[in-house]
Amino acid sequence: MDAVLKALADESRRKLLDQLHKSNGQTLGELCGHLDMSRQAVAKHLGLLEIANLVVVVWRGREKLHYLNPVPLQEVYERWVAKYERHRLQALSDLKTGLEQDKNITR
Amino acid sequence: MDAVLKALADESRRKLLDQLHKSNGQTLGELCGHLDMSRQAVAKHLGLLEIANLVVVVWRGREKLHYLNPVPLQEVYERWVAKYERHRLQALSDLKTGLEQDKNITR
DNA sequence: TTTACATGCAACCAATTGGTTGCATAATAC
DNA sequence: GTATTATGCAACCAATTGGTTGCATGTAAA
Repeated sequence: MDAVLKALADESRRKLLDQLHKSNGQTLGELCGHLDMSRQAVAKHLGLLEIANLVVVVWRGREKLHYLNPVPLQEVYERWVAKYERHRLQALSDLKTGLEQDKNITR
Repeated sequence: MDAVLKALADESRRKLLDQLHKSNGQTLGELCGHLDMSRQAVAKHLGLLEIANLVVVVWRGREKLHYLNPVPLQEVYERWVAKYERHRLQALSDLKTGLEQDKNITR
């Protein structure tokens, strides 16, 4: 989970995910074409995405094909969106109460 | 969006969010109690959460109350989960096809 | 009206991160 | 078989990050 959120924290890695979203199964070379940095830099980013299990690779001869794996995103959703969404209205209510208390005191 | 994902990338900041989820509207001093670091370090983390708009603050006298704002999480969901979820089965299918192609070639 | 409390600001430091370059290896094309 | 292509590995570097400490400021309590 930590690896997934850290992987998503970088703009270049998010671009790579979007690139694979547009066209799944691209090689390292193809993915390099979309980013303005060296092949090795792109490979490092892809390495982090692999560690986070957001990207799965398949070797075809000397080519490394990269595929999206959206499952970890689903886990992020459950842990960091759904859980908080359930209490969404409550949170806004808490804030409102806080504001009102503030008003009473500073009056 | 970038600020939100970067804010979520750090374990300490995620702990702070969970802490506020348990008990909304805590002061800086209270939040410090849960993390093993200096008050200033916690304040910095909260500053990033504020910039990401995940936390909203209300001043009550000399105390700074911190409230959760789950809205940015919802935006993360729409941009980075729902969008990918829609093509989830397709992505798995792409991967399977890739594996089969690989098999045919290496055979 | 002192004293204590809650917080902010800023300088500094070590570790991590995002990038580079150079060289090595394995698969395909000629 | 030789050249070319696709990738990996490792050392290195600058910028960012996560943390510290010291001091300043404003609010509340004695």
